[in-house]
Amino acid sequence: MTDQSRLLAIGAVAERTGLAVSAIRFYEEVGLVNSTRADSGHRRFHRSTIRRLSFIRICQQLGYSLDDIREQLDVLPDKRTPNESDWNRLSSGFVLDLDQRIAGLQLLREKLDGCIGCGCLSLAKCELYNAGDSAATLGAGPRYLLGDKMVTSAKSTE
Amino acid sequence: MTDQSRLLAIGAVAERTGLAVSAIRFYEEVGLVNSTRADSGHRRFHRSTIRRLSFIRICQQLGYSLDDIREQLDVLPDKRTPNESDWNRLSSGFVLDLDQRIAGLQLLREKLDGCIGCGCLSLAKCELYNAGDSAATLGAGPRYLLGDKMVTSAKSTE
DNA sequence: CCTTGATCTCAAGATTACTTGAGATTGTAC
DNA sequence: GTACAATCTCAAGTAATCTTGAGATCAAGG
Repeated sequence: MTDQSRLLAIGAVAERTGLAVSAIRFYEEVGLVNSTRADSGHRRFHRSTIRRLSFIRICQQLGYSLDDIREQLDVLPDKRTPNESDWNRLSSGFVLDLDQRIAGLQLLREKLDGCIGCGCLSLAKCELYNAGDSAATLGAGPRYLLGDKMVTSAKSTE
Repeated sequence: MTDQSRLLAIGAVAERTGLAVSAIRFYEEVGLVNSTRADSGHRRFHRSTIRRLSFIRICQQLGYSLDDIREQLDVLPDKRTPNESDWNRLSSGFVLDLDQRIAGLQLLREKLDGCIGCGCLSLAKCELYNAGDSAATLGAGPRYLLGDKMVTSAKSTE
């Protein structure tokens, strides 16, 4: 067994990740992280959970839903502690996605610049509108953002 | 008065913007657009509403909340139809904001690349985490995204 | 031992952004 | 003039992401 004394209480995890205790409980409930229990019934988290939660926070700031993130995290091994190459596999997909986003924003910026230059008044018909047109509505609730889904590193371009 | 026959019914606006009729009603309710009424009680929208709604859609895809967007749109004149330079003022702030986002993503990308290279295992303490750390929680509900607020073109850097 | 803080569970509330449904009215094409 | 589509209002529902509250238990210091 792993050294028990190195396991963390939920408050410690909250402090190290900057998340609220309630948020961490919620993330466990929806299966984004897991914990063991002490005899008292208190949750005990493995230290690698901090890394996992940090990843979640970054992804969220990029606009991914928790479902998207869970999908990504599912490539990490369940039984053993994720190692360097596990995390690197995740990160590569991440970089691909970032590149797409950057390219998308740059395109939008150019279009917008063009629009300012030409002063066109029919935004609805101009290129700018069409540039942002692809990622339309995806059901109810808060809308998704730039780009619909995260790029999975394993998936080829088809 | 402006030519009445050029006013649009809500269905026509929906068709031209790709928004649902219910969404347009909702946007009116929360003060993002406004309409006059025909004798029948049916809404009539000015054609410039299409442009306004297009702007809203683009902003949403960039992750702005409707509150953010309303704030931005408030710089447009209420009484007269927004003209070229009105829209250009809006667009300039937009471009500034896009530039910030692009820079932020590029920074994140570099950090991430560095992380892959160094294979560091303490994500919570590494630069990557701190890079995405600024835009933390802002109350309840769905989280905000890259960058907290839209850049207003009028506002100077202070 | 006693107090104080951390933790537990479970239910309910909050926020954003809409959609859906019911029941009524209007507009239009044949 | 009679369908049938479009529109109206108003209330309620949905989805994602958490937070808050109540009431109980656990842990650690004095």
